[in-house]
Amino acid sequence: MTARTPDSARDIPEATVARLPVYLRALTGLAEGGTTTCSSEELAASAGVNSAKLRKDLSYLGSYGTRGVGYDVEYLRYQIAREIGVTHDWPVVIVGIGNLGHALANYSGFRSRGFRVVALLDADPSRHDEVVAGLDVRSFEDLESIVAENDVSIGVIATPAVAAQAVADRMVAAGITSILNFAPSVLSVPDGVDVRKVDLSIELQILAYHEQRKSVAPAGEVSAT
Amino acid sequence: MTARTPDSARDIPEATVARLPVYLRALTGLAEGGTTTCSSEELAASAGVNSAKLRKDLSYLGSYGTRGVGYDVEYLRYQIAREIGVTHDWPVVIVGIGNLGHALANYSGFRSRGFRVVALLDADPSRHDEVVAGLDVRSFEDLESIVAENDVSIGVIATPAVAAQAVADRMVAAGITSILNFAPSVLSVPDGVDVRKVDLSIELQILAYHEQRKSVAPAGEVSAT
DNA sequence: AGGAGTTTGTGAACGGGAGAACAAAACGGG
DNA sequence: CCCGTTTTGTTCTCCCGTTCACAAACTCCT
Ligand SMILES: NC(=O)c1ccc[n+]([C@@H]2O[C@H](COP(=O)([O-])OP(=O)(O)OC[C@H]3O[C@@H](n4cnc5c(N)ncnc54)[C@H](O)[C@@H]3O)[C@@H](O)[C@H]2O)c1
Ligand SMILES: NC(=O)c1ccc[n+]([C@@H]2O[C@H](COP(=O)([O-])OP(=O)(O)OC[C@H]3O[C@@H](n4cnc5c(N)ncnc54)[C@H](O)[C@@H]3O)[C@@H](O)[C@H]2O)c1
Repeated sequence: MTARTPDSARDIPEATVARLPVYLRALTGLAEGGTTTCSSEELAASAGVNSAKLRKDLSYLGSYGTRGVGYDVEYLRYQIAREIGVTHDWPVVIVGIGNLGHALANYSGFRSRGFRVVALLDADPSRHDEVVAGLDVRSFEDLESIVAENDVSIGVIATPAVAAQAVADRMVAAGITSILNFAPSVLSVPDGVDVRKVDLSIELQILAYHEQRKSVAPAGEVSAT
Repeated sequence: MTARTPDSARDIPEATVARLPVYLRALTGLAEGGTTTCSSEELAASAGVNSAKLRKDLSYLGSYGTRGVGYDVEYLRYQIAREIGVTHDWPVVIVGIGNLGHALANYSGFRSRGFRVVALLDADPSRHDEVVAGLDVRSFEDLESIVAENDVSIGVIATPAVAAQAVADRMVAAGITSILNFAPSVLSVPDGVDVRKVDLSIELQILAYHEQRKSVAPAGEVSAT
């Protein structure tokens, strides 16, 4: 009874948070296909997960389904979007407009999924002439003013690894509290700042590990040495 | 029953496998800095993990440290590389040479971390003239022969989401058994084929979720300071 | 040579997440 | 109005991963 939790303060398990965006995408796909209602089984199939897991995940948000019927696609989609916080766009700055930065800047998926790139920054003056995806590449020195003016809280780092920590420090000082890091380096940031990393090499190395095992131990048994 | 586990087939927990590449990178950094020996504490700090976790992870590989001393950087580096399977390069093909594909093709971190891009493929004939990072962009039709000739087992998908499943099917048919997917779509593949996905939007949405809570949640918690 | 000081490797406790299974709720048909 | 069918929401159990804590093993200094 005292356990009456205010709607906004339920805490959702991290593993569930990581899957909500997948459900959101699956629902968008269903909606575009004309589906207006779906069962947990169908949605789970679209999202590539177990249906029991899906239902449990959704139960953390509340009771948005109807027993015997299923979920209203549009309604559930909105509820998840609201829970994640992507009912309105988040302003984002990208720092490091090299190979990867260009690709990110040109990525249309940003806009359609709750984010809006407000600035592209690079330390190299020779890049400042360029216009990428309709935005000027600006000096890294402008970081603070851009963050302040646009109320930016999310930053993306696409610089070489050696520069990543310095860029992160500067972002944090400017008021950014969430960082997505593409550089292969470990960032240290104060409490209250979230960092997530995307590391291509690590993903490939994990695949390599399993690949190596496939050829060594397909089914049969083995020989040491 | 068949529970006989050969020495060489120790199975390493998935969570540990995912961290080995991080340790490898940290060790490379230490070696470049001239360090020849390090303690679990130092290495853990470089890799951004808890030292107990590091020691437990390494214990799955064997006993490569010396009590009272620590680990020989070069020796441990080699042992981890061997375990992951990156003592020799793995050939890789990239399919979909658009914004992202270009960045990947130009990424030098591939080569230095155990991978070699052997071919760039795209379905769009107008791309076939192009040379990216010293490689011709070739027709997707050449997939089978390239995979066969170079003994490729790892493929990277950087096509639009709608094409991803078809590309994956074709890769699997050609003999590829590990796929790294950048397209935001759920791939279904036969048993024995590994798929890992890298999804930028999901990472940002996870950040957005926590970001939203930061601004809403300070109530009910011991705040102050 | 022996003892003090380090640091590894691991056993054990703990917490969180995955999946199976089921009771409660809604619908429809007669 | 009642009963069978469908599908959700939740409970329970098991497993994996994290962390603590400590004995074993090695070095170095006296
Ligand atoms: N290219 C890829 O496909 C790829 C894949 C995975 C990871 N990465 C990583 O992403 C990062 C960027 O890769 P890239 O290929 O785009 O490199 P790049 O060299 O092409 O681009 C880096 C850009 O960062 C800018 N920069 C350097 N220092 C800066 C600073 N202090 N402040 C602001 N900008 C600065 C440079 O001027 C350059 O434009 C690297 O860390 C790389 O390891 C790249
Ligand atoms: N650009 C980014 O930063 C970014 C970030 C995250 C995810 N992604 C995802 O990566 C994928 C590629 O993004 P992009 O920006 O490079 O798109 P893009 O449109 O620039 O490039 C896609 C390329 O794939 C080729 N292609 C299409 N169908 C093909 C097929 N059946 N076989 C072979 N090639 C085919 C196209 O000719 C094109 O060259 C998309 O799924 C996108 O959602 C991109």
